Amino acid sequence: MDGRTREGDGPAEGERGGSGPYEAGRSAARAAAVRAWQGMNTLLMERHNRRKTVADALGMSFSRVRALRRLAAGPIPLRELAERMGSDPPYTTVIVDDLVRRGLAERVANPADRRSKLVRLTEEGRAAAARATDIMSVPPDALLDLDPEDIEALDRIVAKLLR
Amino acid sequence: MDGRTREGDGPAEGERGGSGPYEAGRSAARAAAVRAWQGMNTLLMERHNRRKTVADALGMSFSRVRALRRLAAGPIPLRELAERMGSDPPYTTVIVDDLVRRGLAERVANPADRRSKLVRLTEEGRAAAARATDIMSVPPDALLDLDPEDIEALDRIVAKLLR
DNA sequence: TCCTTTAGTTGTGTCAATGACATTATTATA
DNA sequence: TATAATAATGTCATTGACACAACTAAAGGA
Repeated sequence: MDGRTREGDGPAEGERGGSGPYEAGRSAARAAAVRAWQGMNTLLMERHNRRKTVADALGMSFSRVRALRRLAAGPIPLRELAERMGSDPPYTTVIVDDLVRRGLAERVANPADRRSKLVRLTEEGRAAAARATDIMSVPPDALLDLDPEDIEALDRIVAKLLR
Repeated sequence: MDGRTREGDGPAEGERGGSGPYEAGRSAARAAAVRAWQGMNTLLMERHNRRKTVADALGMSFSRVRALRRLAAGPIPLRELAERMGSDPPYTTVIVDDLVRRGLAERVANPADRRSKLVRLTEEGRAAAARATDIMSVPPDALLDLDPEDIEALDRIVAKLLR
């Protein structure tokens, strides 16, 4: 908490309705934040949703693509893959089965625990994951056409948001 | 790949390896654009994907929520709703049926074309759409915690991207 | 050793969504 | 007017996403 919260907690001295310059600034910032957030949603979810594009390009459903990209970082037990993807183990088994059938992944023994198996991408699997990332990483034209300063600013702010 | 690619592939006349200050600036901007785009995707698709939240809150699948929000702008023929949502007419019928069953929408005659029907939200439908928008509009804490200048910048840039 | 826990799999079922196709009402057109 | 096109709907098969129960094999503790 920062100390300023104190002043903002209620209507300050002599304020009608608690909307002094500070409050006004805060709510303006909040409004801008909401607008920006809605805008990003529109942009990413409606205008440039790449799910279908990647899925079509790789000839597999998007859940497989997600798994591929997770696994690109390195082999992990199926259990962990399930957790990271937010799906349950049985469904994760289905996904991994599919990837194995396609020759994109393989199950290897986990020396640390013989109950579990590590899911590891094959060479082709890594290539497919890279292809997926390539497709999804292409920014929309509107973004590429921004002034360099705007692009830098966006890059910087987004990095902050991800921290 | 052979080593000559360097000389042969780039822009021709007067370029030494195609990487003058201008080119360098462009590619730096492009790299930043890709980074920003990837970051926004991570942020919106993985960390703060509100689909499940809204769907749970409204007790309906996300496709219904999308339809609700589309219809909030005003009554449109089912055909148009289908196009805007990228689904086919039969499935759109199913969705509208569902909304009607819930008392959130109704089909009214289209004076312009008696073959078609306008899908219009009821008062409750409008309320539900508003609720959905409210939920989805709440920015993540990281965004609210940004400096006001960053928020303003983000808002401005996103607005540009949407133009 | 017995008992409990955990990782993975199999089996089953539900819901969401698409595509093919037929039907009916209503327009638009030759 | 006969005919073609269109809007909405209904039917059916299929695919994908995903959850839950039950089961097997392997750890690991008492």
